[in-house]
Amino acid sequence: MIANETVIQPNSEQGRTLIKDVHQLVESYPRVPITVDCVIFGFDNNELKVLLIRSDIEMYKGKWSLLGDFAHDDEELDDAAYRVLRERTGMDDVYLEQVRTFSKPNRHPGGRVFTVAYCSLLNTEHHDLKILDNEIHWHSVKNICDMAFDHKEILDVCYAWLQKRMLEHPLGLNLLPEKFSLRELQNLYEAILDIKLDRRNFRKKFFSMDFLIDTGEYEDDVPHRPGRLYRFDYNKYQHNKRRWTGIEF
Amino acid sequence: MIANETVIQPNSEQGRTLIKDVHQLVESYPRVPITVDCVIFGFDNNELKVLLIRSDIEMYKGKWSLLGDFAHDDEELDDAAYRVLRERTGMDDVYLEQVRTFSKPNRHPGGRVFTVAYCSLLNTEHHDLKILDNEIHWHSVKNICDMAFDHKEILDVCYAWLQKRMLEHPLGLNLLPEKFSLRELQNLYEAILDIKLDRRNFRKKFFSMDFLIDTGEYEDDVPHRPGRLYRFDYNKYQHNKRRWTGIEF
DNA sequence: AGCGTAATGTGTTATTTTTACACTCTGCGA
DNA sequence: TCGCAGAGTGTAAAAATAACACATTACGCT
Repeated sequence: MIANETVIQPNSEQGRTLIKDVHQLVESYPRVPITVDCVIFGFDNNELKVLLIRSDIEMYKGKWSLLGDFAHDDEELDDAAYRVLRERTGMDDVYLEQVRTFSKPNRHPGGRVFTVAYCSLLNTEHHDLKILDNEIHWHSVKNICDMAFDHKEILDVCYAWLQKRMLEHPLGLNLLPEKFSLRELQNLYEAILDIKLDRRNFRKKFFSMDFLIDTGEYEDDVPHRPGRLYRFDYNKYQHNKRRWTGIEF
Repeated sequence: MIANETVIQPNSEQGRTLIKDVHQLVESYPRVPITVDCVIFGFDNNELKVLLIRSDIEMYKGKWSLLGDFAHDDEELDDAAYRVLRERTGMDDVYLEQVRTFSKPNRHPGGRVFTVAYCSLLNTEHHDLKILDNEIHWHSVKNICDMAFDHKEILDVCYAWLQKRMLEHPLGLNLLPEKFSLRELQNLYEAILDIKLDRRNFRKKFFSMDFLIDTGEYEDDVPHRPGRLYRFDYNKYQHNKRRWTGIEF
């Protein structure tokens, strides 16, 4: 850190100046309001959804907004993101990961505000939205425009992040109920990655990864032959480290 | 955003309250000092290096520190990172990418400071370190301990990030001189990923990716048969998009 | 000049992984 | 009981990866 002149103390022993008063040092730094914005993905009706509210900012009237809040005093960013999630959805044992910090000077009309984007994946069946303020709802990820602030950009970055992450980590299982059919799983991958996959090869792939537990149960309420229901085996999942598989780009 | 009570204005038209004064809203947010810390990797002597200085904080006397600075007023984080890079190395046309924001409440002894970590990769041959303040030097990435603040954790995260990113993107070329031999390239990959690779397969792989230009020139100053020198073809590189290659974890 | 050394450069085969592809089975609902 | 819609299954071809050995070239030393 480059020190403010006022806090440099000479230190003859070292032949250079050392900063003694770290509090004074930090006092000399400019401060910035920090928010977290949560991109909360869900999967419903074979579509990837994201949880949005109506902006409560007059100048963004009618536009959609991510769920966010400023970081409280002495609050760690992860905690702030979990708090937003809890306050809005009632859940706190969900997948959550920091994606990126956005800092464009004019991204917030009220002045300079940095925001840290978090991605969260949760199962829309596991809970109802308790609080329905600001028209909170699951919005189809396709065809979203006209968002408040730079939230469209944040959403795009998080969606791209999700697509990439899905290929290296079975994140998607967080979006499904505890028991799921292979068809549901494939639908999920197809929807998020926006591709078509061969059904047989998809099954082979997942079975070979060997972390699906056959529950012995079957789907219900489907107007055709029910599929088997599987469960994710968190234990076995750990054993699947990969070697250098070559560079991919 | 959850609004502070004082800035909520009733809006009967909508049946809910809208925030009119966004500046007042932002004023109500707590503010946090923000720094950037640059993890500047280089490659020299077949070893991955990182640019470090001695901490100028008295309580961290003797410990190593990443290159960082607070974000100036109205400065975007990317710009701050480039500035740090420029001030310390004289270069600004280098690879730089944001990695993650660190926000643990006690990560800075002087109070709450968030830091945004950036990774940078540059060729140690391309420039000398102009300013040699604070014992700035290239430090071998292995065997670093006793760093100031949480800089060891930041370094570890950035190193892991680099290893992962290397597999999906030819980042490594930023660490090499403009013209390089395949042996140098392989040494780079072996050093960063900490693995041994088959020389023939490595060549085959890179040639098949088809973005190495044979300069026709040869190594110099090697005590054995000189290897050919190649150059990276930025144009051809764009054409190598990949399809769904399956999930890897 | 010649020889040892050390790293360059190259091709083939076996193995594994990925892709492509079609028919039977089962349960539901009409 | 018949039609429908999706479940369930295997094989063969193609592609990618892994393993592996020997001739070549320049340097440096004697």
